[in-house]
Amino acid sequence: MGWDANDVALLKKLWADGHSAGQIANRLGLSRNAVSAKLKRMGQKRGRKPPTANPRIVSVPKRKVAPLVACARPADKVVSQRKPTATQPKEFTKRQLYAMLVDAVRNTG
DNA sequence: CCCTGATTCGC
DNA sequence: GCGAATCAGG
Repeated sequence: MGWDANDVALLKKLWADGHSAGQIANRLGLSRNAVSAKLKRMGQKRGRKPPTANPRIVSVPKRKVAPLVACARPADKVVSQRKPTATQPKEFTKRQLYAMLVDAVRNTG
């Protein structure tokens, strides 16, 4: 899972657009946790609540671990999720990026 | 009960 | 740095 420039751009776009982390996460195919964590990492946030300095003593009592082995998962085909059109230059201008962004937002149905 | 974002923790 | 788990509020 690598956050490409367009992923981050779309994330920021939708976020700035007023979309919820869950909506963006759903669109990107991630969990809202990933989106929230990413946003936090970026330094962008909608300050929902101040750092109440939670003691957070949770020491993961039982996080349950998977036996990993004996559970082989066949690799499914991974079609192009994003970047359906490779006819574009290797670099996007702000205009092009914004265009694809707004297009994605408009087709958010 | 559903949702939201924020933070911490393991990898 | 990434994602899941978890907490905290509405």
